[in-house]
Amino acid sequence: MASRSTQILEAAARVIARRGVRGLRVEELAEEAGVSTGLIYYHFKDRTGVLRQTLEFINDRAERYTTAQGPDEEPLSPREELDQVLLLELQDTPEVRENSTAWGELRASAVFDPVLREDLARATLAWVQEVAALLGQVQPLAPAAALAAAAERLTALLEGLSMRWLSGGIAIEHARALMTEAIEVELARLRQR
Amino acid sequence: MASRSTQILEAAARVIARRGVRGLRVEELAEEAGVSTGLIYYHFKDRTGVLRQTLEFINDRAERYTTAQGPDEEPLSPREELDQVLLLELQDTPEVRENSTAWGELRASAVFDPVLREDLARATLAWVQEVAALLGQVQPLAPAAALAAAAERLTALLEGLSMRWLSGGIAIEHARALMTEAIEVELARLRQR
DNA sequence: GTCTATAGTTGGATAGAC
DNA sequence: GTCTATCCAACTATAGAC
Repeated sequence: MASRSTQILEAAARVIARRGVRGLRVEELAEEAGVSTGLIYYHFKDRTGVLRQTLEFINDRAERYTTAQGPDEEPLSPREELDQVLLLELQDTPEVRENSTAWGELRASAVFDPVLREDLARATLAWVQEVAALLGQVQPLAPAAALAAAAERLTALLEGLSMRWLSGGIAIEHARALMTEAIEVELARLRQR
Repeated sequence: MASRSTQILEAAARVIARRGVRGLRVEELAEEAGVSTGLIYYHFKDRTGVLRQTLEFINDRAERYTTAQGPDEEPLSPREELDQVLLLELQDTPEVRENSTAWGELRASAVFDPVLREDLARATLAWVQEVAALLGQVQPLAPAAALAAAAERLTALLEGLSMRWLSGGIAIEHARALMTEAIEVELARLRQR
């Protein structure tokens, strides 16, 4: 089932989480994947090719765990779903850590790499709109512009908190607490107007 | 006045803004500073040493332009000062761009480089405390814990917005508007309790 | 203090056997 | 498809002259 390519990409995600995009060495990747360096160049054009495909791989995976919903579970309320979407990225599990790290690396790299900007902007926009829609379900009377602004702040805050967590500045529980309160603060604001 | 070390650090800030921490090559730095690579190793222990001192340099410089106050200007109100501190980092001037870019890079690098973490954590803490103190001056009745949490959110949000701006996701004016509103939202929250 | 020249390493990439 | 062996470029860092 898990093809060789997939196996290498999974390993790449782990190595990136450990060393960063720039710290990914083909040799270390080979070892992590349990294959030779030669095989990596057989399956991918070059190191950059591995990187690009890994970021794609990671993005697909994030979509899966954010949206995941067991078949016979209660459907979530909009408020619960909102918490889900914003708090699921702040969990200390290997998969989330890998994804968040890679996302942060992608964001940071995009500052210097125009090629990455486009993909990133598109993904960010979709994410902001998703959060804005959820906010709108919780506070249906709030104007669209206010919802959009709140969504942008909440997602940007999440990125900021995520980086602080990953760079060892704050504990994960603390990051979660700050995020939870931010949601409340923004919702209170939307309610008020 | 500007010593050789300072000259190199200024060049380092420019190179980092252009190529990122990951892209900083000692040789390119030497060229940018108009000196030889050998001289860099004379003034700094190694590449990481340059990076660390650049972080410090950037931090000092940010403090200067954040705190800058002409000799015969009206002293700022706490609220104005708060806006200053949080909005000055969102300006499209070469100096601020350099600082913000370098800060983002250092934050991203710290995820993988334990050496940078300590410095970064210290600088972040000082910054958060400064903002918390200003918030306390605006809302003297708010409990210390609430002030600290608000300060952490505002500074983390600033980092998030700054990255989006630098990576081309949003326009600078929009980032500023979002930040301004965030300050209001947090102050409203502190007032309420 | 500063430069030039170069040593020493790391790591991406390829060739060729199996 | 996969591995082993190896080449070669890119970089960091040092030695030694001035």
